[in-house]
This record gives sequence, C-alpha cells and structure tokens, in this order.
Amino acid sequence: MKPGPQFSRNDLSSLALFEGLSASVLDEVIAVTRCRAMARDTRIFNQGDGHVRAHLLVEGSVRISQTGSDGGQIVVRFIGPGEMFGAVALFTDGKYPADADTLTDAIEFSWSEADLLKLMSAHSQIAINALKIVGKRIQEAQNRLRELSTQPVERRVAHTLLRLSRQAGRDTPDGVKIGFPLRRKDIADICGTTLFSVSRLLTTWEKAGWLATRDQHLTIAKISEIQRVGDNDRT
Amino acid sequence: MKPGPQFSRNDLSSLALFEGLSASVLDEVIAVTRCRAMARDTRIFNQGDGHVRAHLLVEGSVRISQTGSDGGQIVVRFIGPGEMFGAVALFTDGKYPADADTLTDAIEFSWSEADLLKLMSAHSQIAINALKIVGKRIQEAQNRLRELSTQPVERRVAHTLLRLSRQAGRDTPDGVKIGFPLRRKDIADICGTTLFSVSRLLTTWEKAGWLATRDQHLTIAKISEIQRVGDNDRT
DNA sequence: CGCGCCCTTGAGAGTAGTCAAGCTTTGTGG
DNA sequence: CCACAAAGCTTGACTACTCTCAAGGGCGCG
Repeated sequence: MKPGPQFSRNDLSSLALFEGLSASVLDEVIAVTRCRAMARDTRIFNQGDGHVRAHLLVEGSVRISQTGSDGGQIVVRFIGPGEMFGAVALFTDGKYPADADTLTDAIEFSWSEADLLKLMSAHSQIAINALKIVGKRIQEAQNRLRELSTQPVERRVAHTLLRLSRQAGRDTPDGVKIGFPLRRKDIADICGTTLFSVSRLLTTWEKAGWLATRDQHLTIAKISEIQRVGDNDRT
Repeated sequence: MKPGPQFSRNDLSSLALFEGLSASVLDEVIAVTRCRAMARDTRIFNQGDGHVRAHLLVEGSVRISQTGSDGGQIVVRFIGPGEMFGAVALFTDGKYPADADTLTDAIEFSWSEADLLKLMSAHSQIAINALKIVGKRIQEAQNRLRELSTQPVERRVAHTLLRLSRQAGRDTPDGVKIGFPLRRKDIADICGTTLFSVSRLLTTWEKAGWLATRDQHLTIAKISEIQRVGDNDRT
C-alpha cells in the first residue's frame, strides 16, 4: 500500500464494492489501494483526463459535475463517505466524463484501472458488486431524466432536497441536516434550474419555517411539507 | 435451450456482452438462453414486474419507456438489433424499472437473473463486459441530463435525431434513414418536450428539405444542417 | 364509407429564465 | 480587531420560450 493514513480490512469489508469477499482477497485489494487526503476545494480529476482510477470516498464530501461543450453545467451527484465515484469511466473510453471537486477536506481510496481489472477478473464477485452499484446509478439517472422532463421546478427542487437528505441527512434538534456544504448554484445545477429560482423557492420555504440555511448547510425542519410540495401539483 | 428459432455460437460471439469468451463458455451460455419471437406492439415486460430477465434484441426494434407516479412519461431509449435491454434491473431491486414494447415484429434472447449470475460468477469476463455496457449507458444518461438542463428544445430535438441516426441509421439514396418507426410523441418523450413542439420543428425542417417522414420513418437528407441547429445557438 | 389514429396549426397563457442592483456573509490583511 | 474585498444571496422587473388547449386535416384500415 502507498502512503496515507492507516486502514484495515474492516474499512473495506463494509463497502458495497467489496461485499462478500474473503479476508485474503481483501488483502489483495489493500495491496493495490492508494489512499489520499485532500484539502477543501481540491480538483480530484478533470473531465477528459486520462489514466482513470476508481475512487472511493472515505471521509468528506465531493461534487461531481459535468460541463458541456456549450458551457452548460450540471452537477451529476454529490458523494458522501462510503460512496464510489469516477468509476463509470472504467472500461469505457478511458477518460473521466466529469469533474470532481472536494467540498470539504476529504480522504479517498483509489485503484488504477489495470489493478481493478485484474482484481475483477480474478474475483468475479467484485465485478458483480460493481454492476449492482452502477445499476442503481442508472436507475437514479433515469428517474432524474423523467423528473426533469415532466415536473416543474418547484417539485424538482423539493425532490432534490428529499433525495439529499436521504443520502446524507443527519438528525439534529432542528431537523434533518444535509451533510454537504451546498451553495444555491449547486442545488440549481443538480436539478436543472437557475440559482435565482432556487433562491426564491428556498427563501419562501425558509419564511414558512420549513427549513433553514446556516453556513452553507441546509437543515430541513418539516420534511413532510417539502414532501407535499414534491408530490402534489399546485400548492 | 428452449424453443425458438435456431441459432449458433456465432450469433452470440459478436455481441458485446459475450466478447472474448471461449467456445465452451459460449455453449454454456447457449444452454440457458431463451429465444422468443414477438409481434409488433407487444409488451415485453412491465415496469414493476418481478422475475427479471436480461434481454438482448436480435431483430426488430423495441421502445423502453418509463411512467412516473404522476403520469409523466419518458422514452428511456430505443433498442435496435444487437443491443441489450432490461439488464439494468439485474442485481438491484429485482424489478423492471421501465416498460418495454416492440415497435416492430421482433426476436429476442433472454436469460434469467439466476442463470446470468451463475455465468458471471464463473466467467468474470461476462461481468466485466456488462460493466462496460452499463458504463456507456450511464454516460449517455448523463449527457442527456445535461442537454435537458441546459439546452432549448430545438437543439435537443436536433441532437436526438443525430443520436438516433448514429444508432440506427441506414444510408439510402434520399439520405440517412432511421431504423425505428417513430411517432411524434416518441420523439417528444425522448427529448423531454411535447408532441406539438416536435411537430412544429419537424415541419419546418421538412419544408426546408432537410428531412422527410414516410410511414413513421424519418429520413434525414441534410445531416449537416441538423448538426448546425444542434450546435449553434440562434439559427 | 366512416372511424380512429396521428399529425398540423393557431391563439393564448404561464413558468421560469435573464439581467441588474443591492444586500449579507465570509475571509483576509492591515 | 476592524475594515474592506470577494463571494454568495436576495429581490424585482421584464422577457420569452414552450406548454396547453382547441379545431381541423390526412391517411389507413376495417
């Protein structure tokens, strides 16, 4: 293993990608794992970069975003501890399809394409696990596509908040706090709207006492109200 | 192998999913392959159905569409000969996430989840191939998400036509003919707009001599013009 | 011949985007 | 510790793209 904080088989065995592997296989994995710590606002990889690696976030949070040839930008997803990223590029065209930036200080594991391929060839369970993960991602993407095609901004923003709180929500006295630092622009870019529309909506909801923003962190006090907005048509 | 038209190892070996496999492994695959012929406008599977299978279209064309709880509908993709479908559901929640309908008479192969899992476990190459396929799909989905978020209808429709002609285009004296029977509604549902907007655009382009519709088949005479619309901003 | 399906076209309305200006918070250096 | 700069957020006015709804036309099939 390369330089970086210490870690053990336990750190890996609880991850979806390495589920169901024997101790000896986990050791093989560890042998080719690279561990890295990064400061906030670090670019982990660039859209178009070669020498792709599969990444796994151990601690912190990461934003995956994509910029089109026309300059249009979207947030593909936010990554929290225990989630994989940059792995879709593997085995396809050998280039990252998106940018990855840390939103906080962060620690990640990563594996080279070649090493992972070897591991997967030798232990099909890893490949099958990866397939499960990627399958879930596709379903998510399809749901977002439908949402984007058929629902008005208000409901998309509501759903986005619900999804984020499911992904990275922590209960606090004030409500469910989303574990990523989010700017209005981030929220806009993930639900396909503008900074302005998001601002107006959140302001409204904030005034209604349904949620609060504090140093780039959202806390949802009344999930049920947000849910109502997301499900019903007109308020 | 179950009833159905005859087929051989050659039919499988050229497919992405079974690339790089030995003859004996292909025989294993064939042993659990189910082959089915279907008439036009047949529902192959329903969103939410259990007992999922992986499907591979041998001949004909299929539309994969998704209907949300709100009734909103999108076309996830069209499937042409040689393409997999219904495979994303594998290993996730055990339910099809979308509907599949034949647009023409069609022939498909399919495999049960359990059989495929066995095959993949024993031959990791299959799992890795699957990973490649699914990875491509995710990238496509992400590109569509960006398009939908950032581009006006006109450009989305143009890009959709270009994508379809790349996927299923055949050269004819009149131009590139798209191999699926497409109603205006289908095009609308795949690029997130309405039947009306599509109709207006296609009528315009048709009048300009860039394309023609004949019994639900589109033929693009001037790809370059469509490309221009897709790339430039204002016409 | 007539019915059904699909497509076209027009008029009107509304959601959400653009742009501009000012405010608040955060972070930095004197 | 304060002050100022930069980044992020709010708000308003305006615009326009695209959807909705309605009516009618063409084509194929029974």
